[in-house]
Amino acid sequence: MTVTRRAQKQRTRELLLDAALGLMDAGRGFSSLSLREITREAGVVPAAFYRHFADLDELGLALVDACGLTLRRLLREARREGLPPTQILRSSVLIYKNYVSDHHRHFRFAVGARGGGSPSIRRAIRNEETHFAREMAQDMRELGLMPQLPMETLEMICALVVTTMMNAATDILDLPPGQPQAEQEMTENFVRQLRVIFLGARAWDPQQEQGRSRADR
Amino acid sequence: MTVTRRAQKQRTRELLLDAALGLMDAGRGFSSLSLREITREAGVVPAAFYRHFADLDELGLALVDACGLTLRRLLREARREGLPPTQILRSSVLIYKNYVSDHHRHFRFAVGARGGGSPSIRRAIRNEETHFAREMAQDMRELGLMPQLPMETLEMICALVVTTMMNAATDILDLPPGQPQAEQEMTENFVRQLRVIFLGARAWDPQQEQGRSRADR
DNA sequence: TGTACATCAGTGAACGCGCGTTCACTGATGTAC
DNA sequence: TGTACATCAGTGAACGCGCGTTCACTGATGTAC
Repeated sequence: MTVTRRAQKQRTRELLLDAALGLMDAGRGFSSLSLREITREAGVVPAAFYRHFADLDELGLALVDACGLTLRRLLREARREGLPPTQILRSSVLIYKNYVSDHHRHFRFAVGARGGGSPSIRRAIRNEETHFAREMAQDMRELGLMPQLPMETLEMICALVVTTMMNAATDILDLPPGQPQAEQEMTENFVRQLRVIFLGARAWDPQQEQGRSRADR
Repeated sequence: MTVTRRAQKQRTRELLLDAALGLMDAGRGFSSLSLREITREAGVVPAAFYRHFADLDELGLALVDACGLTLRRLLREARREGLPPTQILRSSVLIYKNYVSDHHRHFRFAVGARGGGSPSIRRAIRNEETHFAREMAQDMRELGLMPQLPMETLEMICALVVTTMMNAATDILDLPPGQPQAEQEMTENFVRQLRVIFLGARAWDPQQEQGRSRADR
């Protein structure tokens, strides 16, 4: 059986990744975790760590990969469901809220590492965000939304949407439980911010490239 | 002389704060700094730390205060200068870019702590951002910009602007030096994102509260 | 102004602890024949 | 299928190190008279 040993190794690897995510549940940042803590949480001896990663940074990059996958799955689900044309913003926001709660560990890590992590991890997360924004722009194009905008502009706008989403993710994760009013307020604010962005996108004049003087080109 | 001893204490306190900021110059997050490292960098014995702060968290909160001050000074300068009515976005962005570079340590800390820090520090930074957004809305009101919008909506929009600014700060800080093309691109993107937001703000209809069905209220 | 005492910012040594990394090892899984 | 050997994921002990915190101290600054 060629598969069993590999499978066991893969299982331990995932125990390590899960242990790291679990330790961050309490609100601690990835960069404050120690190798020994993680192996202890994973139920494995410290030296075993090195069978899987050269150092903590490498484990962090593996977590970034997992988060990227989670993000892409979000888009795929949205694509499959096909949102109602009315109330599209509000229902997207509700879906997103659930998705963030369901994958709170990935979002907690991503939001934290995006500002605080080591430079290489930070770069990797930002990379995932860029890909996500690009894919979102592609989807919108295919759905025939904002057809008047050139692809480049659409990507710029989606990047803005992604920033707003990641910011909202922090708000969602930090929501005190059992306070439906605060939750309602946060949701409403998020919906309105997205509405401002899409109103702006609709008003954008692709011919004029507003405010840019001729001398600029 | 009542002043001298106090002044000396204040000086050491600032040495500690500066040491912490300096150690983050290399891109490390605040939560990975150690007390001993900081006192070493400040040229003081570890035990001396306790004359100024109970623990690292307290020092972090002092840094948040300093960052809040830096943010408020930015608004004050913008207010004083009185931006040109044409190209107002572009020139604001250029001023902001310089300001972030000039205060890169404060912005590096703020951007990092906003996602990664301990919960209390994170909350404090977000608090500063909220105040900043509120003050910005107040300023816009006084300048007669977007007079059709209710104050609450203006604050929501300014919060979106602040998020976008903090995000851009990361980009500004991570810019590889000596690459004027990448810098130009980043600036252009930032200007366009703000333009989308303000186009959206202008298009916002305060009467209708768009997309909200009657049943929602 | 001069003197005697109080305050307290910063010192230096010590402590026990968890850290990252190394190493030779064990024993179950996998391979060759 | 059965046997003999190879692989290698995980073990357990050991190392030297920097950590946070404590403590009694020193000596310059500050205060009372």
